[in-house]
Amino acid sequence: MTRVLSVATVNVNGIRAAYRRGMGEWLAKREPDVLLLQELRAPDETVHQLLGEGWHIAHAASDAKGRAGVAVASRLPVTAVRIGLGDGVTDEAIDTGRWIEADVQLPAGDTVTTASLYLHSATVGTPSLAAKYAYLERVTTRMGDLASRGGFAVVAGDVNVAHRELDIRNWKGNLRSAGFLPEERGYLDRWFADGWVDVARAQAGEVDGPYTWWSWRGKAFDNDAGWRIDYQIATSDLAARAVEAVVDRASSYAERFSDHAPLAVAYDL
Amino acid sequence: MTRVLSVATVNVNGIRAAYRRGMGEWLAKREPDVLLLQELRAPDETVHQLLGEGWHIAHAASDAKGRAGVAVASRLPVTAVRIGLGDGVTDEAIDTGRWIEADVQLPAGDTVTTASLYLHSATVGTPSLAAKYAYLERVTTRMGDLASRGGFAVVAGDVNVAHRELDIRNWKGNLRSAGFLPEERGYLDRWFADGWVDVARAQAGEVDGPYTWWSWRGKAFDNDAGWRIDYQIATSDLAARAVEAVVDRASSYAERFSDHAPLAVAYDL
DNA sequence: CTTTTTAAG
DNA sequence: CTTAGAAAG
Repeated sequence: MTRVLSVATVNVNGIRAAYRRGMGEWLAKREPDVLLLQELRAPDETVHQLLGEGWHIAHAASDAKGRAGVAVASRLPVTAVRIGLGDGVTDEAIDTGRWIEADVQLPAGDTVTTASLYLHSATVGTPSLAAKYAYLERVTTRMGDLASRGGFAVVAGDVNVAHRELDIRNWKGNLRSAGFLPEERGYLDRWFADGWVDVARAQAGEVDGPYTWWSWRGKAFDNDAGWRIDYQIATSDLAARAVEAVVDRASSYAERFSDHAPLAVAYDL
Repeated sequence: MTRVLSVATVNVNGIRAAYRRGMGEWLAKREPDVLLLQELRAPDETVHQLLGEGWHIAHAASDAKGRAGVAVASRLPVTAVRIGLGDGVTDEAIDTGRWIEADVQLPAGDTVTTASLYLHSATVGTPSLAAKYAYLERVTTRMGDLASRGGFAVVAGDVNVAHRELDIRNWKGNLRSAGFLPEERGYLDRWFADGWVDVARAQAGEVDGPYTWWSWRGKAFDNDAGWRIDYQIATSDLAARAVEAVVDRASSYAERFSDHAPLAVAYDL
């Protein structure tokens, strides 16, 4: 880095499959300083092997093999790693591999606290929705703690909630779908009311999208029938330094390495 | 057919995957009159869809979804179909989809009874070996009945036993492996002592192979480290009419549509 | 090392 | 429609 910190987040939907499909080429082109990953669905050794040399890797796999998993990979030194929300809750298998923090040290000496978050997917009418709300509550608590410390922090990843009508193509058809329920969206309202900033939205302005997830099914991708459910949510201090936010949408269905697209933000630090 | 009846047998190891990998091209080239299939691992509708028009299909799926399954597909009329060994034994899921008979009517009026057999794979030290022996015993009984009727009959398929040292490349290393145990090989001895004929061996003479199965692993195929475990076992009347037996070994690992190769026999009737 | 099924997404 | 694990081969 010069004085621009490039932070990219992406739900890889299985890092093994992602590499088979060309994630390595994307990474070589994007060259982020810090890479926040979700849903790696792989053991620690595999993650290290695939990413290769030159990264400081903090990885939290799920207790359920082949599920979830989050990581922070940094080209810059990492001074601390915290796995889980640190709230003393005894996590079920369904709640592991969903939150990891890494404190990244900038050349000038400042620290940026980065968190990779993979919030539950859920289905209305199943217990998964209650688990999602419970985790949203716990994340909200942790974000309150992080915000109160002041300074530079960014929580990035797959929240599995589209915040506003702008953030989902078919919002009318999904008013009763998990991922766009009023109660879910309310959590994001709280975060942003608390001073956290939705960096991609701030950069893009009041426009539709840019979406970050499209179902593999049918023509969802080709029709851009997507959802913006992946975020970089920064403290106001850090968000003030954002100079660009880009969704690396693949040029075709076949070029995708995941059902999610990466969101890369440049921070002028 | 003219007066030559072409009978081909092949363990397809999943007929859906086999078609993806080019089974249709093999079939169009081989053009058998009667096709005996094993390990179709698919529901009846799928089997009919994949084989297409022009076949009389007798299919016995396994009670265990996605396992085993045998079929006879005939271009000639089929006058009777019998599923299972007909011995009144209440088959377990592990013993279904392993034996089907179809009586094929020749243009001149003669009947050839064809049976497609998929014998259990087994592992020494597990209950699967006992199940294999039990089924070998029951098959032996049914073959005795078929032989006593006289006339033309052929039992073809994957016996999962190599008969003699000629029939397995690394026979020394497999003397204690399921598939080459003395007790298993003894059943084949009994069949051939009873008048049944190993047609491919009779045609090939006392040579190594030709093998019909190679593990997907390592370089087993490229090194021809195979096993001859697929047979056409004919009554002496029918075996006397055999004029050619060919194993359609693929030209490369990538060209295979199954881990087994087809065995095609031409009978002059 | 491959096949299908399963649960999850 | 895809991912990874499971059980079987």
